[in-house]
Parts: sequence; C-alpha cells; structure tokens
Amino acid sequence: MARSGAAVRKPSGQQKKARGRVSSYHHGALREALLEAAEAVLLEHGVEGFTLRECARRARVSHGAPAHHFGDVRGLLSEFTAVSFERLDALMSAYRARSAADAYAQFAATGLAYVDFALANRPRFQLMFRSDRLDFGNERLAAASTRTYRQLADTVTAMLPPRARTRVPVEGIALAWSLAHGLSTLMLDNRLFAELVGGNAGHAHTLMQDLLERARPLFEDSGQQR
Amino acid sequence: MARSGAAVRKPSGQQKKARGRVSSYHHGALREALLEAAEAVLLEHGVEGFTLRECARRARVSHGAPAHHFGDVRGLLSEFTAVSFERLDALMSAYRARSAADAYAQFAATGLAYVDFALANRPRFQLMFRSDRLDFGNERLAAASTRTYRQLADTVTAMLPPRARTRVPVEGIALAWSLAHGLSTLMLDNRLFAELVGGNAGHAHTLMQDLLERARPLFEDSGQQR
DNA sequence: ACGCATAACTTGACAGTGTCTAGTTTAGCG
DNA sequence: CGCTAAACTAGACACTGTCAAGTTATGCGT
Repeated sequence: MARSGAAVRKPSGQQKKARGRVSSYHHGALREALLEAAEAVLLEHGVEGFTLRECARRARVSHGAPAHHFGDVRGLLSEFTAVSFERLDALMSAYRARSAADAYAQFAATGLAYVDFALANRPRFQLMFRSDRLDFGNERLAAASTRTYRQLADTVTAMLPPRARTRVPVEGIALAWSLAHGLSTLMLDNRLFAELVGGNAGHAHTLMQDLLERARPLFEDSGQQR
Repeated sequence: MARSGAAVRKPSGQQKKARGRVSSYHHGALREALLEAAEAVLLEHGVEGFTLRECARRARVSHGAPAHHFGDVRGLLSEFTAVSFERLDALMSAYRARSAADAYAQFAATGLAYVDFALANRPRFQLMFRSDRLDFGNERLAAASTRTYRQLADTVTAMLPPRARTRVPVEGIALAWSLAHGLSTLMLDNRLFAELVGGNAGHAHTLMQDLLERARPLFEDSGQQR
C-alpha cells in the first residue's frame, strides 16, 4: 500500500490512476492523506490546537476539500479515533499473546497495554475520550470502541470461577478500567501526578504493574456479592 | 459617537458604589459577574463550547472588557478553576468532618468527595484537568490545586503505621487518585462506562464506596516495599 | 474642592476558524 | 466518445480571541 508517509512533494506516481501527472486536480488518496495530516497536526499542536484547515494545508488541498470525505470536523476526528480504538484493541491482543495463559496474566496484559498506549500516543488517547469532538453515531467508531471495551471486560470476567461467569462483574470491570484510565489520564495531563510517579512512560508502566499485582486478590473473588 | 440613546437599559442598581445611577460606564463588579457568566456558559455549552465573548455578552459588557481583569481566556478559566479546586478541597474537608476519625474513614471520605464533586460539577471538573486551557503559573490556581492534592495524599499517608509515615506512599496515592479520577472521568465522558455502572451520580457514589471498601487492605499496608 | 492620572470599559480591526454554496475539473462508465 | 457524478476549488459568512486606540469616570493627592 502507498503507506510510505510524508507525501509532501507528490513524488509523481502516487495517485491511483494518473501516473504521469505531476499535479492533478484530484488528489487520489485524500482520505488517507488527511488522516495522516491529522496525526501530524495533533502531535504538533495538541488536541486543542487541532484545525481542519491546517490538515487541508498539509495535504496540499483547499480548505473545503475535507468536507467531501468526512462531512465535518467531528467526522474526521471520529474516523481518526476509530483507528485509535482499533489500534488499542490490537495492542491489547498483542500483549496478551506474549503473556502467560492464566487469567490474571491475560488481564494484566490488557491493563498494561492500556497504559502504554496512552503514554505513547498522547493526543490520540486524549481524543478517544473527548466526546464533544466525536460522533459515536459513527459506526466504525462505535464498533471499535465497543470491541475494545469488550476485550477488557472479558479478561476481567475470565478471572471469575467458571460458574460465576454468567453475571457481569461490574465492580471488577469498573475497578480495572478506572485504574488504568485514571493512571493514564493523570499521567498525561496532571503535573503533580506525573511528578509523583516520576514522569516518563517507563515509570507509569512499572507502577501499573505494581498496582495490578497488589490488586490481584480483589479481582479473583470479584463477582460474588459482598 | 452617533449613539442617541446613551442610556441603554441597564438593570438599575447593581454596582457596589454608584447606587443611584441607572446606568454606569463602570460595571462595578465585573470580575465576579464574568466568573458567574463563565459558569453559566459552561453549563449550557460545555467546555468545548465555552466562549469569552459569550461571557462578556451575559455580563452585558463589551467583548474587550474581560481582558482588563483576566488578560486572556486562559486567565479567566484559570481563575475560575482555582475556585473549583478550592471548592473540591472544601468538600473533602466537609466529608471528612462528617466521617469517623479513623484513618480509613477519613481517606474514604476524600475519595467519595472527589467522585461526588466530579459528578455534580461536570464542566467544572473537566476543566480542572484540561491543562491546555489553564495556566498553572497562575498562583491562586497552583496553590489551590497543590493544597487539594496534599489533602488527598495526606489521608493516604495517615493510613500507614506511624513509623512508616516519613516516606511518601507513592503507590498508595497513585492507586487512590487513579481510582477516583478514572471513575469520575469515565462516568462523565464515556457512554459505555456510564451504562455499565448505571448512569447517575448515586450509582457512582455507591460504586466508589464498594471499591474503596474492597481495596481497603491494599492501602493499609501501602508503603512497605513489596 | 478640584485636577488629573489611571483604571475600567468601548469600539473597531485583524487573522484565523468551521461550514455553506456555487463553480470547475476530471474520472470512469455506458 | 460523451456525460454524469464525484472530487476538488474559491469565495463568503458568522464567529472566535487578541490587540490597539479611544472614551468615561473614579478616587487620590494636593
């Protein structure tokens, strides 16, 4: 795929059809180009400094062009964020694949993936929970976020004794998710917390490991009513 | 100035000094009026829809007026958020005052205050962690946020055995804060989480109570290295 | 009692934003 | 080969935050 990034100068043959053209009226792969531009803008200016027109500029296209592919800003950001959820989901799977098979190890893997993803993709992660800039009516976004949630929930449920697995362990899921999410967001946008923990992604990772290990007994009897 | 009706309708006496005046050029208490307006705008349009000019409109003042008191938008929002931290700090104290004196009860009170505050003050709470819209160089904001943090940290530390209290229980603080913060933010801007928990503030409160109770053993030996 | 410096506010301008609408180019299909 | 419809451009609109320059009124020093 033409995924080589940085399509700055239009290195000639990059459109679907118009091979010889140096510059063509039709971009050819504007959708993808805009999504890549969005990432660049987000990295450079943060979520707050994100601008549709700046994306268009980077894709060397007029400011009205994005509308044709995404409708409006929320459309673009929703599509962008759908990819984010897909990646997080995939990262969780990858971490699990590299972990031991027991329920706790599988669960811990998803939690660590969550935190690592957040720390490694600051604006991407922040956007995933800025509901005011997203449209969860977007099917791909709704599907991806639901799938991600389910993977997390499943690894929690799998820690229950077999016959307890019919009921949803609400408290356990909430605990795990809150922990991972709180740790991630506080690391990303609270100075005091970041200083407390040590600042970098490595510290967050080992801290999460410690917390999960400590909290282990809480999960393994999660489900039976107190 | 071709303004014929110089006396625009102004809601009569509302200034601090100019009592008899029907309309005064000077507002008299614009600072406070703008902060109140900010709250109204935030409640109506959310953090994303917040606008400085809209605040000015509500305070029946020109769009340039706020600059004189707050410099720029971040100035106003920082001052607004300083108050938010002060209120959260006060709410924690109030909850603690109504709780038992033992260390765990005091700690749980701060956690519950955190969650209740968030759920009862959505945009206010959200703003407190939108570092891109705040200026933590603002002294009042920095002081208030630090004080709030310290209260939370102290109630965690107080759960340690006396002679362990010299070291900062980083893990315990991180665990508690992450839990409270994650639960709060997820309730506020994640549909799936809110549905899982039940949606309203009451559910969040009792869930937090349960989680704190469950996690109790984790805190009480927090500090001694694993 | 009264100037008058200056704080408090207004007004207008500017660059920039997202979205709409109407026009232009071109791809691809019959 | 012609033509429809998709892809993109260009300009306009209402709105934003900030700045600079003007206007009004307060209260302080004398």
